[in-house]
Amino acid sequence: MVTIKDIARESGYSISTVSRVLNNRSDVSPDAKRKIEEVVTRFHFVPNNNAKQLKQNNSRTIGVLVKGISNMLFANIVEELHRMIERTAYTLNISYLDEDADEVEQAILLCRERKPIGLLFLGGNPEYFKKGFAGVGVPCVMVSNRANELGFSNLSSVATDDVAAAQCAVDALFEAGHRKIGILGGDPEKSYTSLQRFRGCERSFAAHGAAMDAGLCYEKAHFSFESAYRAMERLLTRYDGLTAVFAMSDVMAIGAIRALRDRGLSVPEHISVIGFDGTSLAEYYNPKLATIRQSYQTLAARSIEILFGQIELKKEAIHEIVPFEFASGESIRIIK
Amino acid sequence: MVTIKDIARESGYSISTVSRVLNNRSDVSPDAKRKIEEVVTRFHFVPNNNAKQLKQNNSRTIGVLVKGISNMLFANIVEELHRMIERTAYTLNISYLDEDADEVEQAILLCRERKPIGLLFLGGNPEYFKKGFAGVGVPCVMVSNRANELGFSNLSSVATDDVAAAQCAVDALFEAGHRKIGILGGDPEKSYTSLQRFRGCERSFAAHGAAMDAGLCYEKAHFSFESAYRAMERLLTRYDGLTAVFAMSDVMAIGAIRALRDRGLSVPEHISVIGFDGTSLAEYYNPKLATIRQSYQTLAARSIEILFGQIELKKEAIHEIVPFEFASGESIRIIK
DNA sequence: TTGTAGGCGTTATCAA
DNA sequence: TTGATAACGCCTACAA
Repeated sequence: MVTIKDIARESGYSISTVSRVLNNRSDVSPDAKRKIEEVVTRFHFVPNNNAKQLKQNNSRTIGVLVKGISNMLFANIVEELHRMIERTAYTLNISYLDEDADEVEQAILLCRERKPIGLLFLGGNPEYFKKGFAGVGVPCVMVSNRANELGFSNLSSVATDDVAAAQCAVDALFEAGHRKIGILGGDPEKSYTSLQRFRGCERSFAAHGAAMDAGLCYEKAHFSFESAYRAMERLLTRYDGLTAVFAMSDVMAIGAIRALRDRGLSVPEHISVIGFDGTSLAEYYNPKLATIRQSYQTLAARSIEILFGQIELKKEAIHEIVPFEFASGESIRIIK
Repeated sequence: MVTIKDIARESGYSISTVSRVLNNRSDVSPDAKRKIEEVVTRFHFVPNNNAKQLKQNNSRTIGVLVKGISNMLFANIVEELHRMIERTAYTLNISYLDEDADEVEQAILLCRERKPIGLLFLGGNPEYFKKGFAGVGVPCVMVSNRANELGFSNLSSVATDDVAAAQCAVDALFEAGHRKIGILGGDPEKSYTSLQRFRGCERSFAAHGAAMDAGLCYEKAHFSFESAYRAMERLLTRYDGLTAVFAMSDVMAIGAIRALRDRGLSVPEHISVIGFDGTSLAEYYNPKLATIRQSYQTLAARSIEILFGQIELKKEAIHEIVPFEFASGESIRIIK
């Protein structure tokens, strides 16, 4: 392995001068710079990151904690983050967590082990934050969840207004004439996102003078095809006369639609379905899925910008709401 | 920041003894072990990875180079790798590359910067390997491509027989009575996988006494919804009387189906479609997509096993073929 | 069973 | 503008 020492020896300069060239500092003669650079390329020398980071005690790494491995929106955001970060000096360190895992505990571990300069939470449970976030020292951004009420000075957030967005989704069903509406979502006690969307549903029901009996209409599932498939089956057995379903993610909606079709029910002829997230999947699905479109590009871009703002410009934590959009699709039938 | 020194001071033992406990070595008295562990947990001490890796000059990191960010099969494999690795002492370092990027060049960079103990290539172009792989010193596994002909002693492979699998896919179309068959795939000059599947198509055509005019029936696309959508449009304009399409990935197939539907053509009534990969997407799509199922679990599991075999057991490079399966779906119509 | 000391590859301080 | 040299936190002979 070729080290800075070899470059020093080969170029006739000292280690320090080589180090200066490598970090392009100004106090080096053009001559030295040229010569050293020549040797560096000739030897294909690349600095040892471990040594560098050990010395500087910072890592140019941004930790990303992703809750829920089948979450397409998160997958899209991660892709986008990759794209944005790849031509910079930073690296992403991505950890995938179970939907119900304690992301704050993981974050603390990650910080000690990898010394990231900042953290991005894709999904997160405020309960865990209240309990343990004080132990996280670096700037963080919670993506797709609001964190303003938590009041941590190093925790920003970029989120969709889940209450309003879910309400908008269910409104669309009511407005199409549906009254017997089922809901597929995460466990509101464990997933804050699900809780918020649940509240949005309640508001929509109330606004349309309907009673929302969660025991009847709400079915818990994980954010995956399979889990939603099974949840839809349970809902179907239980809820007589059901005409429409709101699924709290596109992946869930698609799992549900397959369950319906397997029972001989088609969408939207027999049952209308609306999803959530607005991933490209929704657009390419058959029928084109009605959904709430969150802009993953905006979510990704803003979260990085805010994080860098906190890290480099020492800005304060901010809490941003990213607008959502209703995408009509073809999966809702207007009845009556 | 709490270091091993603090633990030593606090516990009354020396740094080495603490280090021994941390690496649970046997030559420590139970007493020391107990005491030191108590201090470790009390101080929430976690070793500094940079220092550790600098010293050991190995990183317990497995580098993963993923070619093509929209490739669902790769996404599934990556998920699976995560799942398998998370409870071990190893970490994954994943880099996403463009479909046409030089993965070997990236691999060399990655090795110098991160010192992975091994590398997994998800997709790869043999040309790049011939050119530069000699510069990669660590054990590697090429996943989903054969690498036996390359003859590198540190390069294994786990792959589907792409020629046979593609042939099987096109055979299914011929056997359903189709003769005017279009093909959507990557650029055979840049993507080895695409080239192999292209050859499989040729064989199928030949076996059914049909001439395969690539200029007419083959349309290039990237492995994404959008790109396949546009490719399908081009194919449709050019190929009169087309009745079936083989797409070299499920994502492509779905992009194509949307393009067909947007032109008022339905699947399989007007045009039959078969995909490739057998991701869960295919199963949940409407219509359920006929496809070639590659077992991403097997691919992931075997690639890790083989890699560890090479790393820890110093085994030789091996080249494995993982069986594929035809999944019939609902997207092929039998004509005549 | 435990401790001492040297070194991993780099950066940074200080002196030349 | 350059060069010695001391850290960074950890592991590991080797010695006790």
